[in-house]
Amino acid sequence: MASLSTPLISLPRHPNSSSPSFSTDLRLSSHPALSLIDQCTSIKQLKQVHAQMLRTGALFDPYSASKLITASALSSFSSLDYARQVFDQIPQPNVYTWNTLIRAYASSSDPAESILIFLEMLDHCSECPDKYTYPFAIKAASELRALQVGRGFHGMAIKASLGSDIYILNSLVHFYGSCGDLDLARRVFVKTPKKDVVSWNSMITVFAQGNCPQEALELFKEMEAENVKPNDVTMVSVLSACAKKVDLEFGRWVCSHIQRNEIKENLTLNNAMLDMYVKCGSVEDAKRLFDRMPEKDIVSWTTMLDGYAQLGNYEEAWRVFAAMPSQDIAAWNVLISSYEQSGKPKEALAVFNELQKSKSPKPDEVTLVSTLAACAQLGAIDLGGWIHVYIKKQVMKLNCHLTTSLIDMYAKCGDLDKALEVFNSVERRDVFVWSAMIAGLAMHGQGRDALEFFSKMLEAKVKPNAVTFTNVLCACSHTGLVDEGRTFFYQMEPVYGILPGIKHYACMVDILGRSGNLDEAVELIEKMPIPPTASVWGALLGACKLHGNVVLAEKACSHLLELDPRNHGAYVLLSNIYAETGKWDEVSGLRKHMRDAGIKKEPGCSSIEVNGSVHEFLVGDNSHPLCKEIYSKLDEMALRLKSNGYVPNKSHLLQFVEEEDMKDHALILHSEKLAIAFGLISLSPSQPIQVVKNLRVCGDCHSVAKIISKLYDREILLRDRYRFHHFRDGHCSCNDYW
DNA sequence: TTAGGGTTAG
Repeated sequence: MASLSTPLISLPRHPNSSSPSFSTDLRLSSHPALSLIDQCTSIKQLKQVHAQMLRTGALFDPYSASKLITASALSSFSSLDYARQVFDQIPQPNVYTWNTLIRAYASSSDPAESILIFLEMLDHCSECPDKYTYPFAIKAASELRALQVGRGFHGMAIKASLGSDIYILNSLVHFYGSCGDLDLARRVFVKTPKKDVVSWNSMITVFAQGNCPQEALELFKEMEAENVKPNDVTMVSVLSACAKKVDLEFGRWVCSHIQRNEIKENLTLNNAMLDMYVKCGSVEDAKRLFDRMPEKDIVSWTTMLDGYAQLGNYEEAWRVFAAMPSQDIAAWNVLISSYEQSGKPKEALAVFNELQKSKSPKPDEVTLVSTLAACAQLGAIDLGGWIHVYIKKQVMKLNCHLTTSLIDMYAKCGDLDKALEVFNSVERRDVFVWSAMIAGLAMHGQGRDALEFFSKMLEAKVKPNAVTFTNVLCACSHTGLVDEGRTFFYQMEPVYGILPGIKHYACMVDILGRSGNLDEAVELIEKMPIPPTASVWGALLGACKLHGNVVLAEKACSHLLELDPRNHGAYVLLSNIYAETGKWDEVSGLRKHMRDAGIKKEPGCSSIEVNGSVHEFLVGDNSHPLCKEIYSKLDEMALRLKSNGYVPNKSHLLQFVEEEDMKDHALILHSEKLAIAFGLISLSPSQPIQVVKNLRVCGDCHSVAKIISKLYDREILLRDRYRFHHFRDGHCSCNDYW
């Protein structure tokens, strides 16, 4: 670094360019320094010019000082810390100088600093913020989604008679939109006197990104009607709206419109077109475009990869992955998240392992969110916990996404205390964090606590959304809180402004049906303003099974099968109701129908994680390497159960069994029992046995697990399709209400 | 010498 005592600056020539020689004596005047600033290609060169300017007193000249600030803050080799140091050496910065610093921080990773500098400017600058200052400051507020701060700037701009400056107004449209206040954004837009193309683009973008793609497209048509010529930026947002609306037809029209109107295609626009095709499900269109694109970047490749992965064409997806010039973390994330979201959590974890082995790139928060979701699906708490430690070791900030995923993972893996610990450890809790915690408590049968958290959430002024209410109603359903459930359900729209959706109706039918209020449940279904779906009839059918109501069950089942003719769960439930009530002709009739139609019961499958690896068991499974030991443990269990006076519940035995010859052993061979037996032989007595089952736990297995927990003095945690059962000392946390 | 709007993974 140049020191102030260096008498003459002499820099080496840049090897590959004709960069200027710095062997000029800068003491002669400030002008050569200024022209040299423009030619600097590194921070080192800039520092030398800076040193010289300090010596010549050039920083007293506001124009020269500004040039230096611009180069330090905004050039390709800029460093904000350095820019700030330079700034502090300028005796009297003018508005331009302040603006430059505010601008640089506004688009940096630390936009809050931009706002602090704005406030400093008010105190220390003799001039007021001008028409250039506000767009930068408003941009910083947008980045921070700081609604109140931005509103403050808006008010100040009006007071400074800058209220109709088009640059400021356009920034404000963008700002209100990014804070989620589409209404205010629109109001500013409407009041903008002479809208230019940027005004329209800003408003279209706000709609496209604010989940109002239809409004975005309508505004685009309005823009055309007003004879404002759209440009490439307009088309990017319009394409993004088409993608969100999944409107391939309009998307294709937009692409041809781009060509007809000779809007210059650039990389960003091509990528937006690619994205639209992929989101609208036409990977063929995407491929055709991709092949003719003159320039491709990592976004183009990742979008193609995503296109194949979303369609489940993993062969092609992996081919794209291998062909990409480099695999950045986004590419890995596409694979992990598409596996996770299409119900292939094991494949998701395998990709995560590959990523770990490859050493680079490093997982980012998106990777961890998807991987945690895969762990949650599998109940793989060892890996999930490892990721938690990894986050701490990397000193990654727990943002709300990660917090939500951790809470969800711990809750779904059975460790509610850990989930609560994560919840309590964070300062910021958005609606997703609260909702995940409420869901966690609900699935563990702690309905009253869940409702208490809901109250605390309201106290914390966090607005509940539709998901929150699904979880709250779920809590009521699992704990049998019928009156509370009814109250929340009927408060949703009038008090919280959330229209009950299909999931809320299904939950409510479940609450009412499960508690025996079958008539009220039917009445609710009949009064639904939206057509009931299979899940609503399924909830009613489940309630009928619980209360042995054959007539209503048949009605619910026929509605269900009308909507979803291949719903094996419906057949199994009805068949079991018939079996319990001794209607054997109906049972065999149903089974024949299933056989003829080729509908198979989803096989029960239980998994258990031991020492970080997941073991899976099907009914009567004998494929496990420790099969012999598992079966001798099962025999021992059966003996001990028998000597304790346990009699298997015959009605479960008579229920739906896929293979006839398995009937005799079916009960003792249920997958959850195999998994428990394996847990007993492979885990130490202090470790809880944690089993995840893909279907609802069978009644006999539920009773057996209770007794085993007492006989063997073991804690058993069983997660079924709907909730958790904690077995301890002969009792279950669900209090047999499930 | 300064300004506003755009594409990828949850």
